[in-house]
Amino acid sequence: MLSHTSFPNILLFLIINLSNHARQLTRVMLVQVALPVPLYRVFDYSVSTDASALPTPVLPEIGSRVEVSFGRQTLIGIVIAHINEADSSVPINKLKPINQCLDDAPILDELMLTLASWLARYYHYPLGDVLSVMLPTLIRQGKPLDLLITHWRILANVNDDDFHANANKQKQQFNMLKLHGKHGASEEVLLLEGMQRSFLTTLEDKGLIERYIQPKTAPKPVSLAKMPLDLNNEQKIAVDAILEAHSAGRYSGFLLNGITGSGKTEVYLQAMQAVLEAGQQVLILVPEIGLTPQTRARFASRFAAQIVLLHSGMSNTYRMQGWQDCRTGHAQIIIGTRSAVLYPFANLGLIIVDEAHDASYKQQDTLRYHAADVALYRGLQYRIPVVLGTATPTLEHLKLVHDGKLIECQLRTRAGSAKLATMQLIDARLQPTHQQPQDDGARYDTGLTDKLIGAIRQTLEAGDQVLIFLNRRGYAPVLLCEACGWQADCPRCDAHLTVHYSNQAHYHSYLKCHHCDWQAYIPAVCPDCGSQNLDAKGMGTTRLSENLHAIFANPQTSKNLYPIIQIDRDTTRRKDSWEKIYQQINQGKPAILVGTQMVAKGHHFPNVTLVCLPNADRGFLSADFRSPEHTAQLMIQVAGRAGRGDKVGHVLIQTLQPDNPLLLKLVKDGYLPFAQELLQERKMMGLPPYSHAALIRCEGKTLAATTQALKDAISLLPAAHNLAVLGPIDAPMSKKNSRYHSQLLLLAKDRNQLHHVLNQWWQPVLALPNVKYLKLTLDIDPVGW
DNA sequence: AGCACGCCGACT
DNA sequence: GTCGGCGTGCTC
Repeated sequence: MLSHTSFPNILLFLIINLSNHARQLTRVMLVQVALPVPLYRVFDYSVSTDASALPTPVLPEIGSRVEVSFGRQTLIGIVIAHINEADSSVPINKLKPINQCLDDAPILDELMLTLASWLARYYHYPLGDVLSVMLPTLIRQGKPLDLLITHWRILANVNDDDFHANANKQKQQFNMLKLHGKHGASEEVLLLEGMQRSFLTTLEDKGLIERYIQPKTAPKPVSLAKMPLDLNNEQKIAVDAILEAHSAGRYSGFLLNGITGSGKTEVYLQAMQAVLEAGQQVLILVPEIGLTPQTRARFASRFAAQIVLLHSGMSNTYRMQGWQDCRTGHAQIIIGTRSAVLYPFANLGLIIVDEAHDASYKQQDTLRYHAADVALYRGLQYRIPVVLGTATPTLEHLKLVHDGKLIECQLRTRAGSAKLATMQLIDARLQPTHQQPQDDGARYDTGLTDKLIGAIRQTLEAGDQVLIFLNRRGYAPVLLCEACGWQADCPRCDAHLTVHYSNQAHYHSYLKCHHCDWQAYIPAVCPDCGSQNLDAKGMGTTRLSENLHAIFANPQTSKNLYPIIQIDRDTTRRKDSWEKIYQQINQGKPAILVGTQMVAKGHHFPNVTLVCLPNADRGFLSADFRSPEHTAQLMIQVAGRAGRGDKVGHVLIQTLQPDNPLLLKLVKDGYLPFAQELLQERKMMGLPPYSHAALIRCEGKTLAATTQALKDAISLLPAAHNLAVLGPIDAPMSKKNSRYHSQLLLLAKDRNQLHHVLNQWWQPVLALPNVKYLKLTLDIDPVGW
């Protein structure tokens, strides 16, 4: 490569002009454009030869945006190739000229275009649609790249006297800005600090502050804000391995398998440090759980660096800004959810996928990519290390370790003095579940064995907190008529309505479908037989919380001895409610936390020493062969909440199947041996990851139509396809929102063979006559079916 | 996916 | 006589 230093400017100028000249001589005046339409093809356009339109027709660069007329509409597409007239499948007189070129330099480099075409091929998705998914909305809409960033600063001669005596909020906001000195700060930074846009404009109107535009300057080299911690031996091995690959400029995939609290973050931080010091960017992927601000704080306290956050719920402008910052290299640390793996990077040096087992890394609606898989692909592209960190690796990732495609680094010891939590089963068949007397003398089942209640009481009395994990929100999952067996079902889905019911306020009671937004009043009598004997069956978090209130109330005053804190989507929906709950928990006073899977992910509860799973083992019974894996991951993640710091944690699993060999394996030997056993099972059955899956889903107005369409699809399969074809079968919960779903699973021993079949089969399937009344989707490497 | 064209039913 | 239903066909 030519460098600017080794050539005088005039020579460089000549070289550039010569190459432009050469391009014109070769008469490459056609461009191939990918357009945002669901068509598996690209379209050729000519570049305007109308000399009056422009001084010289400029050929849009590969990777830049062009506006073209397409049919009767005007679209923005990406130039993916320059071609000769002879290479076009369309006669020259049928070609339209491009309307205009929107960029004078590529917005996507060669690696990004390669990524796009790999995604299109691997996930069998139209290239134009892939590019749409990859680009932020504003870029897709053709907005210019050099977006102006608003900065705010105080005006020089303003002081506190300029405010009304009671304009406290204005004064406070003004002082926040004042802290940034005479250059102020960007609006982005100010809003993050809690500044409100309305106050900025108010203060501007009053002539107290002003906005201005500051061109972005190259970021300063990253420096340490805090000293690194000492690493233990296992951590050191991991960091060294990652950095060895990094300094060799080599791709390497790592599975960083560390139990909760084993110091994965410190491994990330120290690997990052070397990469950042080498002037490269680090991408950190996190699950979609609203934890990005906490994650940011963790990295910001270690590094003085430009950190960019990318998550859902950011405005289009922020998103575009972040995209640009990644592309230009202005961003040094990028923390983002799934879609961040599709961003362009100027100088990427390391990718970290935190909680790599998390299902939110798989996109479910459009282009169904898996962010961890894409991360590995990009690592290969950029020749950089990729670290998948988790306490509960997926079977897919363990298989990659077996095959030598991922390097496993284990962290077996908890940092500091912390001990690993103990796990114990409670046989709910022998232990009578606790009967709570009611006002009328009847007794009802609390869903908790006396043994479990005893352990909870003991923990609370020792001054610690208890976490009870119950993966069902609401009061009860079913409303049943004891007389005739009628159950309250959703009219739109194959699902029971959940009872939402409150002892405190009966008028808040209602039935609700958790799969669509259907709601109904609780009937006074059974709609089938008229019986008044309607009963809520089963246990949801609300009911369990109420039961706990009753169990742990002071018998004299019937007041609560301990706060019982319910943590689920219903109680944390409002904007700051989770923040408030979290603060209450962090006061550290004895309390019982009742939570759904929300509590399994990321949050730290340092004072919890007992974790109870009253019926988390149901997943081991499920028909879905992936259920044990997911259930175990969830159980281990929840268990990881117990006993941080210097307190020993206990995990009690209440089960009706204490002899279940898988459950026993998990409890006795831990997650990894359990997972190895599952892996053996999969191997014997020829199921993923020992085969490669494609799932075809069909959605329509009737099951007959969706099933028939899949049968038609099967008949189109090439003769010697050599795949295992499972189905068509009714999808789990085949009726959802009044739409019916069938599915077909294709399994191949060999990945290439699967793609080979799909390449010739999928497009004819989409062209089947009945398919236009249906929605067909193809999911490569599906999860959760 | 859009967005046309196109050919049949209920309205001023 | 037209307005408008959505079937079907194409987009460089």
